[in-house]
Amino acid sequence: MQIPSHIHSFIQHFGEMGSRWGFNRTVSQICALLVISEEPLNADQISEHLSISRSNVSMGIKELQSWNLLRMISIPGDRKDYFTTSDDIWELARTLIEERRKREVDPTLSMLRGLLLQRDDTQENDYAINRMQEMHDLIELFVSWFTDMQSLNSKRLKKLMKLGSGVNKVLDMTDKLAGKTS
Amino acid sequence: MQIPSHIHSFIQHFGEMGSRWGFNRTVSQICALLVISEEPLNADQISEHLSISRSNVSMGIKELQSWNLLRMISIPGDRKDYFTTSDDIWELARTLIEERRKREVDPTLSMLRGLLLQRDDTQENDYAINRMQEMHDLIELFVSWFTDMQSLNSKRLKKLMKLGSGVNKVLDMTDKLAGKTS
DNA sequence: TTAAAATTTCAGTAATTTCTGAAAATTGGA
DNA sequence: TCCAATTTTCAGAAATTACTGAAATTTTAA
Repeated sequence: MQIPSHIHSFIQHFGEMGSRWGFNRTVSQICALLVISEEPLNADQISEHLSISRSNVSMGIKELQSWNLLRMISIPGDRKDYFTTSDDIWELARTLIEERRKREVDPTLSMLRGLLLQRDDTQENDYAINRMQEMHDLIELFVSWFTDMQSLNSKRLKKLMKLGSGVNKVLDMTDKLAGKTS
Repeated sequence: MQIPSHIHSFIQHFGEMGSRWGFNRTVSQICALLVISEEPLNADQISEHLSISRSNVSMGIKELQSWNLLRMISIPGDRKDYFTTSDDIWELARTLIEERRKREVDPTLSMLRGLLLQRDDTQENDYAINRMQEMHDLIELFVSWFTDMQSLNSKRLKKLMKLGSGVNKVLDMTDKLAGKTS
């Protein structure tokens, strides 16, 4: 199977960036390959395309499944499992952000909540405790906002993002209408 | 120097999470320590607090500086350098997001742009190329939106995030006012 | 129920990343 | 300028993470 050079570069880049995104090289490459493949691929095909062992593909698929990034497909008359990703890039992005939140943010929020609950009276004006409270509140705000945004459909979200800081003007407007409800 | 248990847990947690945030353990711990220390610390103090070698502290500081996360402070009559982070958690979060964008997103945007520019006529209806174009457009939208948000001050941003998907209603309103300018 | 096909697991190895101590380089006061 | 204090660099060691092949397990068609 011939791999066009642009596809090769694309997969190569994912391999190099993978570690910055919380994946290892082969997991990122498997993901990249499935994203730009029109047809679903089976494990042997992935193994061959990327020149990695069959068992490594197996582990990579398991990892990507734990990120909810794969669709498994059965082809009638073929016992092999075929894999692909969502063909909606926005859906992929949402999933990625949501899973990264679970892994990178939620544990820290819990930790902070726990430490803040344990606090005793002698710590009321403790600088460190105040810092933790600020951090907790900021992260909680981020998380609830992201969750809220997840509820919008792709079209709406796209519109909102295109508006960008133009939203600022809208806030001014609502302020005036409401008569500074702050 | 006695370290209260809540501070110890906090630093410990950062150490464990560090690798998910693109840092190594000690870099994350140095950052955590400086965030919850009221007074700036010098390299020897950091080394002692975290039980890591002086040279490791040096490398960690260099790394954090490359992330624009540190302030260096001179204390008159003391030749040592003292370090601290911004005391504004929002500023820290902005910096972190901006630097992660530079490292995790910008290179991919460039790569995609490059591949798409090279495309020739035979690839017009290439599935992979279309996928790359979609991905490019999505990332570009994200990046320009983030950049736009960075221009808002913390207070405004906080307000906007609290509004959350309530913004949706505002969009409906502006739609009506503008007479569907889509 | 059987057995071939397909997948997963896992122990050992390979590769990568992180950390240290020693040495080199830099800094700043006298 | 000198020199002691401080910081940085870097080669090698330690620790961690990723990968492979062989064996075990699971699946499914007959």
